[in-house]
Amino acid sequence: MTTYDPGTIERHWQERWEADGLYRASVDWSQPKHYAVTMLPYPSGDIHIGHWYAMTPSDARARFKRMQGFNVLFPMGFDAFGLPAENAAVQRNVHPAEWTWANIERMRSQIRSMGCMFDWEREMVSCDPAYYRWSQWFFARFLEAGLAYRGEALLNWSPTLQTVLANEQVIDGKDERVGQPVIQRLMEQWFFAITKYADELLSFEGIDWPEPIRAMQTNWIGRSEGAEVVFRTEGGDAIPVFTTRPDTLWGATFMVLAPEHDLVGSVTAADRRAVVEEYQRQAAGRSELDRLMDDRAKTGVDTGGRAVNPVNGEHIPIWIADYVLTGYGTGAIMAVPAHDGRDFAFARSYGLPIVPVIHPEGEPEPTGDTMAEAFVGAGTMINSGPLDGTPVTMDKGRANPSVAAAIDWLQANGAGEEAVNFRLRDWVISRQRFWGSPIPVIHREDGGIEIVPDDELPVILPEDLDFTSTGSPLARHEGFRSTTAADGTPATREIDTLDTFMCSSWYQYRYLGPRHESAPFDPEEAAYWLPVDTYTGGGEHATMHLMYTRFFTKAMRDLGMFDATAKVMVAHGRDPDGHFDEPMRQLRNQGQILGEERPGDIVAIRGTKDGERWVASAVTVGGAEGDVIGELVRRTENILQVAVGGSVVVVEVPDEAIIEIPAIDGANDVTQLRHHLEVQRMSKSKGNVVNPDDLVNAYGADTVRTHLMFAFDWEKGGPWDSRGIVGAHRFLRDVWNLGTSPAETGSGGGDRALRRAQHQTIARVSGYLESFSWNTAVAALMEYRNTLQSVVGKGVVSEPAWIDAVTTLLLLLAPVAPHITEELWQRRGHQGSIHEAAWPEFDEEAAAEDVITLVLQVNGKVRDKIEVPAGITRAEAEAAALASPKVQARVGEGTVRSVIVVPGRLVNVVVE
RNA sequence: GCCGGGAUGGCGGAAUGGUAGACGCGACGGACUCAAAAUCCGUUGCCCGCAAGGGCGUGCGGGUUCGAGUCCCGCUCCCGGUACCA
Repeated sequence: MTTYDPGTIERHWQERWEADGLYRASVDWSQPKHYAVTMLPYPSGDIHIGHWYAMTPSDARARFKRMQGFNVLFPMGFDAFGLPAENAAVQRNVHPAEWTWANIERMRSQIRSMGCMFDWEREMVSCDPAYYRWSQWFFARFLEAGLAYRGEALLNWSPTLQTVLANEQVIDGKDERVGQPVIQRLMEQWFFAITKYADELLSFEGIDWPEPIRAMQTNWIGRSEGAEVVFRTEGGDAIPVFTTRPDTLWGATFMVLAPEHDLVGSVTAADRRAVVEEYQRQAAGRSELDRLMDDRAKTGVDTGGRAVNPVNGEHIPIWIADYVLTGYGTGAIMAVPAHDGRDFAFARSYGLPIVPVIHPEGEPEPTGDTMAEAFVGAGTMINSGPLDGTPVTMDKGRANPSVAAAIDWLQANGAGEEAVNFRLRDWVISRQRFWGSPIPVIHREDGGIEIVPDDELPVILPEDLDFTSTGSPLARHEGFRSTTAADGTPATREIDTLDTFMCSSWYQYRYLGPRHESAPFDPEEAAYWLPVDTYTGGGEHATMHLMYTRFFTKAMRDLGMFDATAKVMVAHGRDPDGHFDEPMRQLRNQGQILGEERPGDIVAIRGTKDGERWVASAVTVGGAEGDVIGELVRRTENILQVAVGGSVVVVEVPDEAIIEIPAIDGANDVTQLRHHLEVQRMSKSKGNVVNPDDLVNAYGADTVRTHLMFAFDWEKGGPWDSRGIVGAHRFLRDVWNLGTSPAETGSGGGDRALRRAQHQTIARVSGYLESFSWNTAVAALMEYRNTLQSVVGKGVVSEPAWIDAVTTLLLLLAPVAPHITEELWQRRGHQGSIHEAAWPEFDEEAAAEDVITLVLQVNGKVRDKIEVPAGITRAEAEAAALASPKVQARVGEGTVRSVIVVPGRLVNVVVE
């Protein structure tokens, strides 16, 4: 008998599969298809354990589907534009393309070591001109269709660096490079009109997506129903406002405009101008950090202007305040302090009037002076003229009778209209970056904009960029920037590039014809493969990638980009209806693998004893001298629990205590202390990264795959445990030994039981793989391993039964551990690859038990368990239960009131 | 605050309203070994008991049910998302 040597067999089979083209997928209308996609990685340089965790179970599912008889397409690619490549370019003066392609090369071979069935001939790389040509083409089509447009957006602008920064490049209101302040500035940008699809994106009909993702997208879109009401300034300018509570209009005692609102200048009284402009300046300079620090204390200034409330003609003051956002609704609100918490706080701070218009149920009528807080509950309308007496409920929109009545009144009196507002903003797709797809437009001298003609696509990124100075290298590159318009006049190219999320919004289509020349994808391929049947990846993409790709698909559908595909479908007798509304039918998200749990810091504490607890004056990590020395086992706020010997000492750490953590520079605080079992994300700086290559070298890819599928609840993830992996390795070694041991040639007396276990395992594993329940699938296979080990060498099973049982083990394990099963498959004399073999068929009769354990309960508590024939009747089961001495002992003097029989499971005797 | 998810042995985790803790890790005891590793056998939710056996037990408090980890009501805590959203 040979020993299991994963290194050799894995290398051998990966090369062999590659040479045989085992995983090439091609259209075959005679077979059912399964299109599985797992999110493409960013080529950061190294594959980490998270990639394995996401990709290898997805691979197992694709393999399972293939063995079930589906023609499976499972492609892979790279999301290759992005900031890290720019940073590398700036730091090392290498071209981002060079850096990126080198990383891709490296990561490809690492991904290959996983042994996945990726069809590499369909690989797409988003920074390849052959790919981004089509990203540009999509932009052009969207622009023509009015789905792309130019508008203004607030961006993080660094006056020092003269550049726009991404949110992650801004730390504490300052840029990460030189630490100078960053301000919010309105700038011209390219947008995609995703809000046109807001309503359609709220519907998840016909797709199987996880509830958390649906909820996040729904929240993100943020649909709210109400009315748009037009207030007028005393000068006659219209100030439309959106409100979800038009029923409280009679209680509007002032208005608030966003500081950036267009009308601020014209409504401001002469004597208020200086104060107002000062406030506007301050608001523009406020960073994210300031806003958070302020903890929603409301500030604002009176413009001195007044507006007319359209429902009662009252003249009310107009203020500006930064709690009103320019980007939401109309950038102006009517303030109803009696029934809105923010307006209430603002009114109280600045002494503005408060007029209640809802009389709370079962309470005395409130007055503006007596209210302690805004009232937002149910009641009856008051002080509201024609609407007085209308009931107010907690319902939203027209479902609330008071809101419905108010909308009707507004429409009848021409003061406003029913309206729906969304939180979702249009998608800003331009980036002030150079490592992204160029946007295919040119700016004419006369200010006009031209789309680059299709036959000139792609607009290629230049090779000879200078990354060393500040600002955009594309802007400085004359050869790129200067061009001519269609009429020959001088023009400049757009120097912004496309958001990388745009490139990843349509990549699942490029796999369907990666070298197709006349369209972004091949309709012949798309007709067969679309839509994606299963999509797997991280849930962190809920509101970005996963929403953008839905939008993209819907837009493509509406622009007729699937028309040719639909024709091919019809020609093959497939109804295209509903196939282009959503990109992915089924979505599943894996969780995240976190760093391994580690011991807490060893701390030395100086301090004084105050009763049972200590009060620290100094805490030193790794210190050797102090009043209390031990391992930090828990920290809650500033209370430490320190294990000293066998007991736990409680230590309070006041603010003035000195904390010293040698590993962390600068002044330390109590929250930086690391306590026992604390789990953190993996990162190089924390030193808790698990390197999959090391694991593959030590145990083999099959073991890593099996362990990752076994040791976690896949959708939840959790901390890595370096000890547990040996369980998966022992399991595969046992499989190896079973697969290479001589066949049993026993009596056959154990055949029936073995065959039963075999078919029960087939049913379980099939169900678990279908439902992404990897851990229970592997557990079922381990149980089956235990069963096989319990009969091997005992001489109780016949040769055919044994061979059949081992064959089934290999087939069921093949999706999880593809190499070892392939090797054993060949060694055992099978023809062809195990990965092309048919999934074992389940035989219900073979799986049936003939003896079952009947659980006997008395008043719902288990009192006995007896073995009975599986075919036992209800009456027999009842009789057997009542005959049990243990049941009889419990029944005792009592009266049996009823007996509940659950066939095949239990009998519950109910005693008085 | 709002939305979503969760809480089960020392740990990861199993359980269509019907035997709670499958499977694995770890730990403990034993075998093999000069020894260690590896391997094999056994034990392993907690409490009482020499044992037979008994009691308790799925974050907390109620409820529905013959029967609740699972369903309902009310909480607590943890994780994720989001947040002056009018």
